[in-house]
Amino acid sequence: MPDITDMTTQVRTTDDPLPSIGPARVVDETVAALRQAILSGDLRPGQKLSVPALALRMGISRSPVREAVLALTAEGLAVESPRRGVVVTELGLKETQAIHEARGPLEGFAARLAAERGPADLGRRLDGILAEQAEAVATGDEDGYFRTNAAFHRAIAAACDNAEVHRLLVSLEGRMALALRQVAARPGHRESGLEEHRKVVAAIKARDGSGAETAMRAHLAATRQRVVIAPGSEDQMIVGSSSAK
Amino acid sequence: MPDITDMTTQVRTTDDPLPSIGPARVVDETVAALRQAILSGDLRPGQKLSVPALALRMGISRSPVREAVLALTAEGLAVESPRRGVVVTELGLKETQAIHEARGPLEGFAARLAAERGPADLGRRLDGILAEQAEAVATGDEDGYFRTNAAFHRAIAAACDNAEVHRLLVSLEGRMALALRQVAARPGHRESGLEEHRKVVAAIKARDGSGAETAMRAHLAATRQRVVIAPGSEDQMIVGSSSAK
DNA sequence: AGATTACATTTTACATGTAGAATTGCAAGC
DNA sequence: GCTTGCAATTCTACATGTAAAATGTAATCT
Repeated sequence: MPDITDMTTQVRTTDDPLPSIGPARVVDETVAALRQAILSGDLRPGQKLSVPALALRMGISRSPVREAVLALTAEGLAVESPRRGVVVTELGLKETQAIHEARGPLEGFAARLAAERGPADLGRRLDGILAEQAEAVATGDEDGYFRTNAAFHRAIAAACDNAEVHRLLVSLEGRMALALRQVAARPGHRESGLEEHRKVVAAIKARDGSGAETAMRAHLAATRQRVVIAPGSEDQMIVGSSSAK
Repeated sequence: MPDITDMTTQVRTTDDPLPSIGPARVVDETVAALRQAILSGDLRPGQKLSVPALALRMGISRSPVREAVLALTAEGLAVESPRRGVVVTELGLKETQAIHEARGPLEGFAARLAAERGPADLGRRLDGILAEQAEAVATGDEDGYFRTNAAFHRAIAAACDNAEVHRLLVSLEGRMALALRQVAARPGHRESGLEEHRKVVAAIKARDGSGAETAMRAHLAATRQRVVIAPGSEDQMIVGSSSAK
């Protein structure tokens, strides 16, 4: 648990609102815990998020749980039906495809911007991430691949120097991660993914905006293709009831 | 350990979850009221959203207000600082630019998809919207222009047959509207906007995906340009304190 | 048996209570 | 005059109460 550090009563010459130290809020920890539970599959798609039940299990009151559940809903990791409650988001094949399709132009654009106006050390940082990823791929560390993959895309999103693009990509992260769980097992996908990541980095290092955009879109399109034929995911797929309007 | 599991054992001739009638929830009405207040300028950027104060003023308890304020925060219309409270989002010039820049690839893509696989009656509907917009432009109806502009972009976002792109654009709507308030007064902007809208519709009707994307991106780029030299907006601009990192 | 209805339980949605942090107002000091 | 210190106040964050709605379950009727 985080220790409530000293409230530095320093005088602060700048009128900066505040350094704003540690969260220490129960809500934040609850959001983190629930997000983790959803992304790890601990809470399965379609499962109900009962506020009283969760509060009881976590030993806290209903208020922060309610707020956390709503936050997850805003993140797209859960869906609310008024008077019905909230359930973990179920992503069908169509939705998973849509997510990857949406990522294309957005993240392609981010890659372009990162290449054109990203910080000088971006290439080096991406290299570091990919080195870690290569390690994960070599040892078959599925979880490590996930983490480095997220770090890779996050680094580019953060480096594009456009807060709005960054915002949008962050708001996609959760659903992307949820969608990715369905292709994780595909043999060779990690190797291919790493290879595609390398092409993106090469273009970024060369400050080639168009090339970076193209490489990123190719990577996402390929990922989407790998989703289509993902094997053994029938049981993970939702039943798709009442989908088509 | 909650055994909350499958609830699909229901037979229900119609597998529709529920017609789900009227909202009637105080939260929803509060969200709508606050959103309206923010977008209409009733609540100004930077203004604090005090939960007790709002609850008192609206004659309801703090719970729904708290939830509503958090919902607005998730929408990007307000920002929260832990233990500090929530204030209405302030959009500086840089952020406004970033929003328009981000819209480019996303909405351009949506226009492409709408042209390629949108419903048959889309062209007709867009014509209807633009007819209304032409009326608004002719009569100098600022508010009417706003409404039809939103309707135009919303129609394309909805027609692209990609729920995720739609989601992202919806999540941008509020901030877009906030940003647009800063260029509204620019002379000629409505006429130009309408003209650009027409080009997008022409491409969509011709089922020309590339053309639609190009036209939409051109429209958004032009809008962004109009923001840059927007006159008389200095007093609307934020003070920009502690912005640059 | 199968469908239906009545009852028990759970849960949502809103209301209210409260400790402690943050902000504000104001007066004393440099 | 402008800061500085402190009290008073306000607000956030979490906890808890509760009516009405939704859900689950058992009893009842056809």
